[in-house]
Amino acid sequence: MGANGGCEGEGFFESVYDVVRQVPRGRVVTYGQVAALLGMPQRARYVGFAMHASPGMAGGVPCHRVVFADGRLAAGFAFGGEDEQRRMLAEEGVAFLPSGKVDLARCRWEVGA
DNA sequence: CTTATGACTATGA
DNA sequence: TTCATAGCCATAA
Repeated sequence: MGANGGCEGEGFFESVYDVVRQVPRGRVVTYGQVAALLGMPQRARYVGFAMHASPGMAGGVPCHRVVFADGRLAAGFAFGGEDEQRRMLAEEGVAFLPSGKVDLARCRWEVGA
């Protein structure tokens, strides 16, 4: 990067992966929360973009633990649909609501927890 | 400068 | 409840 100097862009993605990587099993985080931890509460969209570009579990980034602010999952962009995603989370011990959403009230992970 | 787009979020009908 | 719209900010054309 020397001559380039613009390697900070990668830092953003790396930071996102680093945060998601810290999410323990049976816990989830929202896009906005990850963005807030990075100091950019308004850039939740970029967090999602980072997930899209993330290596996934192969890179140690459990993107399936990243959900919407209402506990919903990304449909059509994740591993095979919300249904498959929901099953994976349930396997990890994540609690779900009757509506099919993640129980953020119980499974929301945060720094220091 | 204006538009368009985006794994988002909040609000209103 | 779901759907639609607006707001958010960065980047590109």
